[in-house]
Amino acid sequence: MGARWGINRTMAQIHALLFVSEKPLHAEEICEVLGVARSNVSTSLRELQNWKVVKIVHVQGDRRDHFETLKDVFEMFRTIAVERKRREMDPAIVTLRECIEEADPANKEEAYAMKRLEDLQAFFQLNDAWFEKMSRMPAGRLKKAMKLGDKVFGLLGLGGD
Amino acid sequence: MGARWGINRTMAQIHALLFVSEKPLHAEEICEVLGVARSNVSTSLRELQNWKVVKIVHVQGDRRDHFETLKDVFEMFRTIAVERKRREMDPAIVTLRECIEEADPANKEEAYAMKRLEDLQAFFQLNDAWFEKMSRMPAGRLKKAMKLGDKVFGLLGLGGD
DNA sequence: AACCAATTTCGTTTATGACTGAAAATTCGG
DNA sequence: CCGAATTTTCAGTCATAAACGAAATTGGTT
Repeated sequence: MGARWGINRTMAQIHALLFVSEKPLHAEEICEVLGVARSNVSTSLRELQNWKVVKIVHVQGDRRDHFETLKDVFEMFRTIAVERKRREMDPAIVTLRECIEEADPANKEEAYAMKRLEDLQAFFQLNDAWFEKMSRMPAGRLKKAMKLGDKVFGLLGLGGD
Repeated sequence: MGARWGINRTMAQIHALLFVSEKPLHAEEICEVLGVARSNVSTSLRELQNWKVVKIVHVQGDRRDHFETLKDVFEMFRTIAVERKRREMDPAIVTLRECIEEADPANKEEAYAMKRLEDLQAFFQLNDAWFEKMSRMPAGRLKKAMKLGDKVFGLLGLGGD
């Protein structure tokens, strides 16, 4: 799955390995298991730490850094979602605003394009608000809300179409 | 933004161009505006049609195919979400099931890994159910629900954490 | 301070996938 | 059924990003 997203193979493999591993692993172990270069592991681990899904752990009586992932699936996806939003949505929103500001409303074609971009912007802003609330919700509550699925939809359905 | 996702530059450019264009365009026009090869435009247009975000339109007295996008932003994102789920999530779910079936519960390490995979599977299934409901909801109602944002969250918040 | 294990950096190689342009196929008017 | 216009296919080229491995760096130990 990782490969389909912006994430490269090694990163995805390391993340998966740590996810299913009971104890934290050090870089050398990861190399052996996955058969990739030591340096590649090093780079990927750092990147996974930037994504905040991998943490360093120190093991008593071992100088080497050991690594582990978030084990809670909800937390994991939430973390990834927050990070993706920050990297992908936020810059897009800025660019979108710039485009709208640049457009000349006197020019007929541009006026139309501007309208489309404003629609897009409105959608993004709505989403932004939702996302903000969702990501602040404690994982436990979110989990419950999802499990209640049908009831929530019942409520949402009330307003007619 | 497109580039960050699994979508290549040309496809993203064409889609964006059609999105801000008031009238449907034919392939030749797209070539000129974007400065890419005719064949590239052809391929990308077909791919966009596979994604169901671009449609062929016939213009009176012109043999050439003309193209336009979904103009409603909600519909557009919904369509993309459905398609992404089909291409990315569904196969992942199948693979996940296979992995779980293959695991040997007698082996201690594998038993642990299996537990992690089952967690993941449970999460996917929950998501699946939500997504199913969300994507069936008419766009108008979805839009309203999103605009009601705070009230919906009020309701969701009731259950304690 | 000098050594050694562990880690990171960086220039190069390799792999992947986007893009091109010529040739083939299709479509439709006459 | 021919021929012009249009679209698609495909083999080759090019661009980008991943992966490697040697060399440099770091950090802790004696």
